[in-house]
Amino acid sequence: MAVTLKDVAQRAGVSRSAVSRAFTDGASVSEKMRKKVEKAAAELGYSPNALASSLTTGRTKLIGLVSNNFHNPVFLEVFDLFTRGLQEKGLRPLLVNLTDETDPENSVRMLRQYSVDGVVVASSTLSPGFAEAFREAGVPVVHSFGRQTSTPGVHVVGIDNIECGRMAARELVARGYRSVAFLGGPKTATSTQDRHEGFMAELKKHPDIRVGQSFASAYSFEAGRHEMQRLLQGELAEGYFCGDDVLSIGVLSALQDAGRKVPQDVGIIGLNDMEMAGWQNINLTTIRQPIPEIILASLELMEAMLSNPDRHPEARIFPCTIVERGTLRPRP
Amino acid sequence: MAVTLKDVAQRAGVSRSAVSRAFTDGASVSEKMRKKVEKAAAELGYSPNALASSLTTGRTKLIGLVSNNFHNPVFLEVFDLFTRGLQEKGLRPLLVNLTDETDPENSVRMLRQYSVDGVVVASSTLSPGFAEAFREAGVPVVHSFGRQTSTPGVHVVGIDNIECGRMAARELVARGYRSVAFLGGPKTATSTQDRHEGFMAELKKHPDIRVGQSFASAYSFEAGRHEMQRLLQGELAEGYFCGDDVLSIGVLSALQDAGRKVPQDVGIIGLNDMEMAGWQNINLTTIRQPIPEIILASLELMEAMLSNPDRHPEARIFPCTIVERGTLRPRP
DNA sequence: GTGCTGAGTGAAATCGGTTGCAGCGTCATT
DNA sequence: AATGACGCTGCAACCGATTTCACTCAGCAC
Repeated sequence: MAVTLKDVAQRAGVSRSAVSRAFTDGASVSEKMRKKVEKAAAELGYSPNALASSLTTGRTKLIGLVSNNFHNPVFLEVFDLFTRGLQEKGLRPLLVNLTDETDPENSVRMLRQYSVDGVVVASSTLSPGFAEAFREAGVPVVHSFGRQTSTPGVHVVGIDNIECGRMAARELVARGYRSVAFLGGPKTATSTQDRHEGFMAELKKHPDIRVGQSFASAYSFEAGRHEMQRLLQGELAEGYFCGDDVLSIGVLSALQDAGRKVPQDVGIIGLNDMEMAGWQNINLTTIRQPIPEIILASLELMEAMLSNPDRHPEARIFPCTIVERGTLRPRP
Repeated sequence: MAVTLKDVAQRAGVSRSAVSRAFTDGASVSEKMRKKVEKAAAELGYSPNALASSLTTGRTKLIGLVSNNFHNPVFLEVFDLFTRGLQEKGLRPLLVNLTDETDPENSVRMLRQYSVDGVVVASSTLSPGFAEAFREAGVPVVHSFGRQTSTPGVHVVGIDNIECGRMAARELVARGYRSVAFLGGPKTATSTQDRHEGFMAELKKHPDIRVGQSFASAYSFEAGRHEMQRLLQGELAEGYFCGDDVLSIGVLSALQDAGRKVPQDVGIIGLNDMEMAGWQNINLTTIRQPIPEIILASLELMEAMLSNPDRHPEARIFPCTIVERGTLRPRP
């Protein structure tokens, strides 16, 4: 069915090696030969089998793109940027949707079976151990949106979540909120843990301010909405730092339903600055996570590892900034 | 580096064929042999190279997942369902992000180079010709969210967009709107064309009702918002059927900014019923497109084609229903 | 004319598997 | 005891490419 190297060689009346060389640039072929081969190939509609060649070259140009965030709209932006970036570099994303049911072990094995050249783990909720499993399996890996450590086992690109927690706390304090709370994502997520830690640490400096905490079950609209509905049964804080933007939007929705005015009755600050945060009917004040930069850096590191797999792991941490919109009251 | 069939064979003291057979079920191997091989394999940490085996078997279990909708949040749901569904069937999604710059020809060739077993085209904005290019290349293909035709060249799964247009028109009329308009997505999208056609056809029955039309540049928040801002400079219709939900949300945002009340001043009905449409701060009345069913059917057809590539192409069209929320005034 | 260089080519081995075929031992049947 | 059937195994060819190596042949210097 499919036309192969051999067919082209026969048609052109040359050896198979010649055809192979004509299709790999940098190979030693005369211009005449190349033309001849290209002609035959065009006539037959030949294009080389990437998988067969990967057998000998050891490269597939396949990159595993692993994530478990298929309910947070910000990840559509993430996937868009990753896939486009990979494609531009001639790499192909093999997408893995890591659900609660799927065994992480399994996906490691699966991706090895397909001999991916590398793996990008795009998630702020996975344990560092997951990404490291790939490294142990000898697969270059970059953990995007991962937790920074001073001695990373794998490449990590992301933000300083602890500092973001502090930042949110400082902002709430500066705006005169006297009782504040952290409304985080799932407790198991490293991003939640770190944001929480930073938030609390900063507020230690202000013993006069009341501080609360609670956690939603996921980084999702529903989880945020549900958690705020629960909180509404008791006494609310004046200002909330929410785990991320989509959580914030869920929270806003619950507040709106309950007739609470934002920012008059309750202040909200999110994190991410996803596209939707700027939509005028949401208009969320938030901490901007520089997603395009993070992804660019991740791809850069990935490419670097492909040429030098023994590269020493590093952490690239990007600064975040506050984007002021309409869900926090103005500074006094 | 990697441990191969040969290594396992040596370690177990058997032939390479024996090892291969031990790993393919249905093969003729004794229980004793299988145990022996499995033991050796476990000791060495062997797992078979899927790509090498694909060379002889002709199957890669790779499925191209092609889309150009990376700015419409509903597609995160779509990707989630597709990837999970494929994974459950033991298939791997090779994701292709079709941007304006990428040459469609190119992605066809690329996916052939990786010998994908099949391709799912998930888009309502691509021309039918695109999906057909795969069929011509001998690759099983399903076009999800594609245009239905009575004699489809490829499998198509989706909705009857013409009927949806009629449905929206009927609904607006029934609610007493006297001047209505279609605010579509990009004109080049078949879904836009069909929804437009149905909408107009139905309104032909009501010559007393004023009807307008305009088109946004994309199915995205910004495009919807921008188009409504433009319309706001003239006289608005009373009721709009918007190309899809995300467009509707952009429209709502522009209306809100302009101080127009929905549904009092202007009525909006969308299409899709994406998760966000139900968020309380959006609360969009819309036509529900049964996305999970469409994806399930797409996967089912794909699987069917894998076992029988010559299967006659069919169109599976699902009915849509109106989901009433808060952006249309009540029936009189 | 000889020797050397270097570019271009093809034969053959190789990558990691699968599979048709032949050979083997075992067992039941006659 | 001979026969046949059957289950299991290994050999070797093959899938579609790449790459090493040896070889040829110009071109050039001497």
